[in-house]
Amino acid sequence: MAKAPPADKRRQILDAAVAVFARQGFHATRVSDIADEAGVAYGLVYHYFRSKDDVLNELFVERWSLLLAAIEEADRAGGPHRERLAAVATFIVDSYRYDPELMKVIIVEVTRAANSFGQTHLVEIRRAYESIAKIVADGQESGAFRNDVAPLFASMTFYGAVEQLLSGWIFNVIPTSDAGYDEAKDLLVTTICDGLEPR
Amino acid sequence: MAKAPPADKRRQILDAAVAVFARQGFHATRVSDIADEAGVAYGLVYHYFRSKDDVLNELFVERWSLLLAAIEEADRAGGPHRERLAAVATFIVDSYRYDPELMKVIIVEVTRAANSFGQTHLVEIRRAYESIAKIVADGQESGAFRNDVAPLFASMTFYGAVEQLLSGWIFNVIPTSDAGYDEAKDLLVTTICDGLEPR
Amino acid sequence: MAKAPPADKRRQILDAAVAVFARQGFHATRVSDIADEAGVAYGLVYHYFRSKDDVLNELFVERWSLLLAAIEEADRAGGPHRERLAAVATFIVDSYRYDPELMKVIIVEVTRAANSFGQTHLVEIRRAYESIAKIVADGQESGAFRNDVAPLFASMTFYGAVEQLLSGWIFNVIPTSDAGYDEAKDLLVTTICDGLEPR
Amino acid sequence: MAKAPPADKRRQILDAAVAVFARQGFHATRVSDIADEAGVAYGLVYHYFRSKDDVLNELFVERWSLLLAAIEEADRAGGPHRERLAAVATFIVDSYRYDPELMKVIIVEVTRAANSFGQTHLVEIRRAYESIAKIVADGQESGAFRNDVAPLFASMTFYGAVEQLLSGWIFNVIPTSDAGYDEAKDLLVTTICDGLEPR
DNA sequence: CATGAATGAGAATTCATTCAT
DNA sequence: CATGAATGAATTCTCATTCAT
Repeated sequence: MAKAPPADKRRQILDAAVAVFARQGFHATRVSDIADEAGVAYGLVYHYFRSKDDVLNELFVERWSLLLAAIEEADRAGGPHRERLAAVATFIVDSYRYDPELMKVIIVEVTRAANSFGQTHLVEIRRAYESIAKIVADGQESGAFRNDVAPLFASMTFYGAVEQLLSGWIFNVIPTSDAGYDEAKDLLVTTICDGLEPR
Repeated sequence: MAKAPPADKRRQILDAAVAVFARQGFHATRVSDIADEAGVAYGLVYHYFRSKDDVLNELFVERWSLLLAAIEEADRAGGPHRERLAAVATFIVDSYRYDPELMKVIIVEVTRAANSFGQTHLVEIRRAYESIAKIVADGQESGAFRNDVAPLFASMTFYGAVEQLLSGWIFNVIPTSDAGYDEAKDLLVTTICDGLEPR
Repeated sequence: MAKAPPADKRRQILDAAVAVFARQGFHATRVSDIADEAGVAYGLVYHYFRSKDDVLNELFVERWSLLLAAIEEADRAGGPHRERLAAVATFIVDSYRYDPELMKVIIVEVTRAANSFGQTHLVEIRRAYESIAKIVADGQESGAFRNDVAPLFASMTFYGAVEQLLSGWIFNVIPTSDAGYDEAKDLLVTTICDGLEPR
Repeated sequence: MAKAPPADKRRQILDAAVAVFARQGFHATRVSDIADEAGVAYGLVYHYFRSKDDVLNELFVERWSLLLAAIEEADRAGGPHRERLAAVATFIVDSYRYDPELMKVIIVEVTRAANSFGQTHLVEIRRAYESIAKIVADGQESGAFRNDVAPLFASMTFYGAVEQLLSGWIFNVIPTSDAGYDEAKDLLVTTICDGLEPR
């Protein structure tokens, strides 16, 4: 007979951390807030994690590795280069759609927090830029994209636009709706690619 | 008759704040760090500013109002809509070129720090997005830009790309050079507009 | 038939405690350090001992009772009083020679730690002073020792000198060698009994 | 006109620290205990000292440098070598007589706390041993002391005896009285220089 | 016996801000 | 204007101890 599912307090703590980080921001949340949200004792957070920082790092690494895999997969899968970029945009937008709190935390507290965790994870973040740049470079080689824009430059433009989009949603600068997510993604790709493609 | 210019300790403090915020980040700098950098006693910071936050706010507001004016001026000045966006990009890129520390602080600590000062200044930040959106909307009306992209959406894409570019420079993800600044700005406009313009 | 000797985890824990207490000091060692050193789960420490303090107490009492017995035996055995003191010195020096870590712990963490365990075991420690004092008193009665020094006072002088000697070895203030141990003990007795000035 | 005497909160804090360290022991006293005893705000302790450790270090260094000076002065002053040792003993005993709390703290928390501050100040402590050893060595050269005891060894014996004496007073193992202090010092010198056995 | 997850009290330290001089 | 001593709230992290399995 199957054992009762283990409480998996570690996961509980991570999930709770997402909720409170999203609500209050990393700096404003005390470790006790995480513990309270998770319904566990204070010290248990330190049983599973070295520090408060470590909790956020774990959250970031977990998610970012999926993004890196998705980008690399999009490239490896082949197909029209515009579709490859679309796949990347889709992955990111869907990540937000299905877990907006987590993506909010990752973008606000890591990716765009260049003086704190952004610095710590610069290598991994840069790797995303470079993987996207590779898609662009491939597209240029095959003639799908114009040649006069440096791949890394185009990658930054693309990624910056996507992230700005999520930021807009996160902070209610632009409205969201389920239909909107897909439309937004399409528009984004259209905007960027119709510029990238040769005339 | 004008008095001899006072040492203007207030300005000294603001400038010192830019330097240390850029170096250490806002959270990691103590009021005494600012005072040390400025060469004044740290009580003096409180003579001129209500709080540490207030110093950053002042820095942001000072600069951001220039940006808002520049965007609005770019629009008011008329001319091809593509050139209006180029003027905006030029202003931002030049702001960075001539005072990279200040722009670093503004972007890292305010514009992209959505859980702290970004929240506080959301209204002003949003106003920039909207002013850029207005340029796009005007362009659409005049037929210079395609109609199927919401102006605010296009604005976010454009601004996101510009900011990502600066971030790349700030954190050495992409190399910088004086020639590079102008070229980058051109490429950015090309990338975005050749996608925005009707075929 | 005798059972195979049990692993005797209790002893393992005590021995491990000696090693880590000697290395890091009592305050700086966590219960988990003891358990790690002993190769057991740290809950087991609490199976055998009431608390971390209790482990040190056990170590001290075990060893100190031997010392008390040795002092009392040295007196009971009779013989020249100078030899009785020599026997005490020999026992203490040999205790260090054969288990320096244990003696280090006892001296550093109990005997000379007057604000913590020294307080707790003051009665037993004082008993050692008094037993040595009794040897002196006997010696005075028999004319072997001068009468103008209070026995307890002389005892403190003697014990203080011995302990200082061990401390010197423990902290490498004075060099050690096997020959040195015996010589040191002899010199100590000579110094105390004959004095520094030539006869 | 002279200003009102400055409150000298720094001194107040040091004095308060002596009192609470002596009463409760270093480990058991919280920084707030020191502040309360001194009648100042919590944070002021950190205004004047880097840490709680730093407070004790200051106390030790202040006092120990006086001891070192006294030993060296005793030697430099010349006179019978026995008197030189007596001068050292007098200085130490009087230090205790006039400020028993401070000496308690220094002995209990530094000099005999070999796993914590004793380690930190080993160099200075050793220097005292060596300065006393120098007196002994001089005495041997001049024929005042026997030659078969290594100077450092004799120094350790002497110092150990003195410290044990203070410890006895501190922890009420041996009774104290003003007359007792001088007598004790004399007996100590007698014991070490003449020996326990009658001449 | 043995394990190590879970608990939570406790303490040091930081630093923005106030205010007397 | 200018100084920096004084304040004290706020929070992280440690670790002895308990206890369910």
